[in-house]
Amino acid sequence: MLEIQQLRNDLNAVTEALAKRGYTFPVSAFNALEAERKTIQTKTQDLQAQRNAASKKIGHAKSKGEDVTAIMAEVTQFGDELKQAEIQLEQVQQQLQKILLEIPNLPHASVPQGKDETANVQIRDWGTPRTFAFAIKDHVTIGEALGLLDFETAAKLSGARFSVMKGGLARLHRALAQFMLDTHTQQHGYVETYAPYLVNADSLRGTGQLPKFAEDLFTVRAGGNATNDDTNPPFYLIPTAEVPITNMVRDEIVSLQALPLKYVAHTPCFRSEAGSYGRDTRGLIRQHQFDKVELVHLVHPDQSYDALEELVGHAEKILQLLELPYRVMALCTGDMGFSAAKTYDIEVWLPAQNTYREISSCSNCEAFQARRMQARFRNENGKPTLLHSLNGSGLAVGRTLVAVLENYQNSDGSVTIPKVLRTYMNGLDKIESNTEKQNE
RNA sequence: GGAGAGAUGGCCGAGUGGUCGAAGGCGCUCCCCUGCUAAGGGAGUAUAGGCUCAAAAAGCUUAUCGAGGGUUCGAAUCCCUCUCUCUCCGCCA
Repeated sequence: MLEIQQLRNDLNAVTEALAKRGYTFPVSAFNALEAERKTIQTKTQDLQAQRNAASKKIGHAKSKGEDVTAIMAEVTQFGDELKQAEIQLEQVQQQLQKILLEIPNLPHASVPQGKDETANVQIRDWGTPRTFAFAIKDHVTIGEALGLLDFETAAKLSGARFSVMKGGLARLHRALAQFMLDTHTQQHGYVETYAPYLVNADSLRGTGQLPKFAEDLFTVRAGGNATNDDTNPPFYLIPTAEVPITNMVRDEIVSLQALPLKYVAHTPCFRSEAGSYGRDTRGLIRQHQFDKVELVHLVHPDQSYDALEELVGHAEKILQLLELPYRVMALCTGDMGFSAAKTYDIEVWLPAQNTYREISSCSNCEAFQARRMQARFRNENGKPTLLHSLNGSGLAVGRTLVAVLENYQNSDGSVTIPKVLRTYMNGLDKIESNTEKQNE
């Protein structure tokens, strides 16, 4: 959410900045509402002041035992007018709030301008894609040939975009998450966190998924049977751990000494993937349910851009330790997410697709989420001040598994286990088709 | 699931219809005293808005005592709904 002051004082600059990311700000609707708000609010507060003064007089008079019928009559006169004004003000402010909640964040000055992902800018790359002396397979073929990856069973259980993993592959998946958590907690100073997978609507409003992106989410209701009344509001399955973790500071004022707060959490993520029908339908790349290790920073505003670089570095470190080639892209204005002021994507090399694919997205949201959440800290002068929030994948576990399978595949159909993961795999150095039995 | 108790400022805690944005204490800030420290004395100490103003300063003003609704000229206080916390019983991983 943007600051309404900024919209009042400098609407042109805001409109221009939003246009860069392809968002058309409803200028005339906003101006009309603002004018209306000003008139009604002044009137309302005026009447409230009158009422308060009169009520106070009544109190005084009564305590002295004087007659109060005259003053009472006076107040009663404009009582209706006040009630009307209050209702009207409430409506106008709700409409303004609705507009505010749907405006995306302003891009930082350093963000490259562009319409879509073709305008993203490569910042650096790391590692050299391996050359294969045999015909390579994609992760689906590899996993199915090993007998450890099964989409048909998953479809029976749930439907499209789910998966079943078994044996060494399931274990490798777990090993990746463990390895990521251990690296971030032991080497990068994060606090490991376990948080709810079901959250309320306030949390999703806080991080920006609601009200605009409800169709991307799954909802859950107690009792199994869907009812739509307000007395039984739904839970939402988290689309990312960013939601519960960032919202831990919602409506809080943290001390200056506590900053920066750095949290890491390994959670499943649930996304409806509405609007991506037909895209990435094969394999583990785009699932309704996937695991992710998420990094969240809550920092002093002066430090948020340093924190962003640090955060990207932490995610990159995982790929370096796994020896997977990647590149870092600065997203352009048109490709950034709703809440982000600046975003780096990390893309990992997938040989079967002969391209780099997103495996992490690291964003500085500045005060955008904090303003929605009223997440603050006490600054150097003791004043409550909005935090800056950042989040990034460190990394998406399913996609990392895909990258390992494809980059570490062997001509005989086996997959070598990256060195750093072997302690998590009971010393195993290779996954083969009979691994399942060996492991049981 | 059943029975009961509760939610007030950074924290503790008083307040059951009127000058209450809220006593008192703790903490914190500033000042005085003291050779230093301890002790003592004094003052201050919520948040978010609106209006006036070019802006700052300042002034005026509104809202907020878990959330929402209601009664009333007036609600922290009375009524209703909800949320959360705690205690006991039952059940459960």
